[in-house]
Amino acid sequence: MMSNMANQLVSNVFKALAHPTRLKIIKLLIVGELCVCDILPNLDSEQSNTSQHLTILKNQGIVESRKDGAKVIYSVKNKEVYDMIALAESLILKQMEETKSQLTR
Amino acid sequence: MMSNMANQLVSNVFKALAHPTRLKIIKLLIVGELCVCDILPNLDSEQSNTSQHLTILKNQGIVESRKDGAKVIYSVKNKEVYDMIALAESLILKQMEETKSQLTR
DNA sequence: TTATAATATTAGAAAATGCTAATATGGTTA
DNA sequence: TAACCATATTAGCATTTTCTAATATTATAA
Repeated sequence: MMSNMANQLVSNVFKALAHPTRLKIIKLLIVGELCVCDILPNLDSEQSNTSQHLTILKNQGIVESRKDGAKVIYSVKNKEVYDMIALAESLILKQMEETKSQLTR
Repeated sequence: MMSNMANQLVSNVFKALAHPTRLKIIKLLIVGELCVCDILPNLDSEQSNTSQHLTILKNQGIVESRKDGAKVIYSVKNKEVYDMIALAESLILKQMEETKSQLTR
């Protein structure tokens, strides 16, 4: 069985995914690579705040970046995150179905 | 594409999973049902704190509970969480492999 | 070189989360 | 009923996270 320290690591990954803005960034990156300048206009976050969110995602190995002149280009490093998000969404859908059927009963 | 409000819901699910104690609880529940009295001795959390963690998991539809006399029996409601955790663990393993190969280079 | 563009970093305030200790509730047993 | 289990709830403090505003850094263009 995985140790306590492993649970700490796993919880850090979930923590990185546990923010609407960071989820939005990940979803934007489904197209492939994007520079920060292309991510920014799609969010309602300050530039500095967005940069902080990108750092958090990068620290958890969810995204990676490379430089292209003055620009920095981000991409999703571990595609598993999309599966994780899909599972979370399906879990939510299930709950909604359940709530719905309780309402109409 | 999923809306902003959906990202809020998804982030709530990730937030519920983003705690070592809650992950441990979920892993204990892999055997099926457990009463709080059987969960407690496996954690190093206060009773009241454990109860709070269980409430958080329940609010996100991750676990459910039923009463059996004075006892309350919890179980994992949505098995998807185990897949989510497995994905997170595999993501961490990948990173460790990568770090390792960088060290030995 | 100076100005400008793109991004990152920092400090500190505000908000959210987590924990403990005390108390409440609900069911059981003597 | 009274005492006792098992669990939940509450209040308040401690810690962590988030955000903003200001500043720093680095690369390019004028």
